[in-house]
Amino acid sequence: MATGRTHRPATRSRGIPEATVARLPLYLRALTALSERSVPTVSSEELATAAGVNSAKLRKDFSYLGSYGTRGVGYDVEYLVYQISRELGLTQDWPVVIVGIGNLGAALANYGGFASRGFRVAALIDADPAMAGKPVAGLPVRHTDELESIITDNDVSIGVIATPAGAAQQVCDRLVAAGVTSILNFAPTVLSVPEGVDVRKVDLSIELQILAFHEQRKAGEETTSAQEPAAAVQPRSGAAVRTPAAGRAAGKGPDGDVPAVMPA
Amino acid sequence: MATGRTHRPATRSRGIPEATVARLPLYLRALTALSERSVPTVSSEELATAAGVNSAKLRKDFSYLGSYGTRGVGYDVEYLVYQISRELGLTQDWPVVIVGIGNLGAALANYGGFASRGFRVAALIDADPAMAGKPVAGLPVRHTDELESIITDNDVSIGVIATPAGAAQQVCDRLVAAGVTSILNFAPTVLSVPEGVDVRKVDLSIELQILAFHEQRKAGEETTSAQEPAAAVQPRSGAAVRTPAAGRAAGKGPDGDVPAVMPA
DNA sequence: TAGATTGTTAATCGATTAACAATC
DNA sequence: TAGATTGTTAATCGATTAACAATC
Repeated sequence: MATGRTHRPATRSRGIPEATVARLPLYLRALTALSERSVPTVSSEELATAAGVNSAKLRKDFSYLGSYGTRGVGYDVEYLVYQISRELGLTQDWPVVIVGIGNLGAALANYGGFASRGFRVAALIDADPAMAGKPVAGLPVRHTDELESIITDNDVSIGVIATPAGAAQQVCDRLVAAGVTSILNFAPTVLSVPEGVDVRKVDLSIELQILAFHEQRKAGEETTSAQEPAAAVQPRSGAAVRTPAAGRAAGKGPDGDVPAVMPA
Repeated sequence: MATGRTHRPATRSRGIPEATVARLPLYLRALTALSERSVPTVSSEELATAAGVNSAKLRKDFSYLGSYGTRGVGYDVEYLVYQISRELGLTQDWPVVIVGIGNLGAALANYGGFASRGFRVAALIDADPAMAGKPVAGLPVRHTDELESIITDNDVSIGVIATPAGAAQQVCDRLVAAGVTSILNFAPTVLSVPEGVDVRKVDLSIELQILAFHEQRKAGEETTSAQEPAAAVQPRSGAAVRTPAAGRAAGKGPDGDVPAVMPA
């Protein structure tokens, strides 16, 4: 029972660091914009600024791909677009399925950024029989019953899960059993997948919580950190210390946003 | 002209590492699930499994918060829920605005995970006059003209941008000018913000591209990496090397998904 | 007490960055 | 050639992990 990992330990084969892989799409996007403006070459400094990183990092990243620049000149935009696309595997077509066609699933289906990068939405799948046949983003929604045949018939290896949290693991299991080996998970749950299956997760709530942390620090600085936790006080006791705030934060409300935890 | 950074250099004040901060919401979610099942205590091993990390990392993370566990026993679930909530700033209310009420914006507005964690959707804002007044997730959509007054009146410090890429920077500028200091950006653009403003970004396409990279490697391994880039060959030349694939990958299509790049 | 589990140490690993020699 | 800019080195920094003493 392998626990869902967000990314692989490290990319051993020919060894491009994971951090570098995660930035390649940023470079690609900036380069694509330059390409559309017919800019022929770009320096590491310019491209780094456009991508929001510093130039040393960019050059180091590119050094893992090969020597694609020209000293004294910079990088050929079109050539680099191709090299990065190839490295990312975007020069081939990736059929994907989206499971769970609620608000988010529909948003994903309509998202234009997929098609232009080699991702083709092979099917939209939902468990609600009332949804079946309804067109979303120009595609008829298919029922979950067809999941396995859709995967097989279209050689789908990438699945997107946009279901409620409660259904995510089950959907994941079916996707994996049918042959999917990469999963992008929008459900707020930790997915368990077998070895060899990659899971990446996007969690809207987590991102906001991280922002809230920093926001709180900012507010604290203004007032010279008056309500600092006071780490020295050590408010330990033993039994359950429950406060009104804890009750709220525990989210007893109708959330439906809780992973199916299974402690050993 | 500060380039948009995804996260701060490091959290100096009282020094909780950024990597730890990013995991606190995972722990909180797992703990909330345990709390709902009325589990009184949990060991680092159990909680780590539920959160999808290893126990050494979890204990190290918690050590930055203080000594909240009991040796030989584990952690009190309710107490830890409260401590982490407080550390993340979730024991207070954070009014947020969502700008751009398309598919994605509507999905975010309907997302249940916000309210239960101290985030309150203060307003939904869209530039389309036809949307104004329409109810989405129980709230009437407000027009962009009202953006500044909404921010001020509701003391909003966190903004969510779900507009098309082309509008994102402008919306960002207005949010910041009106007093927002944390931004969650769903538009596929690098945002420029002044010092002191935090930007986190969620990019659906980037996540898929990272998956494609690993997926390609998997496929390559099966066939003993027959189509490996051949780093030794160095296919350098100088002028624009354009291939059919590069043209496609450059995304000349009707994408609308390109950041407004501004090279120095 | 004996068993269990935390909190911390220290070693290791990976990522970032500045600086500069190589070279177009 | 002189100027510009890459590709790489080496130092630094931050994150992860295993191991275990402290202690409930």
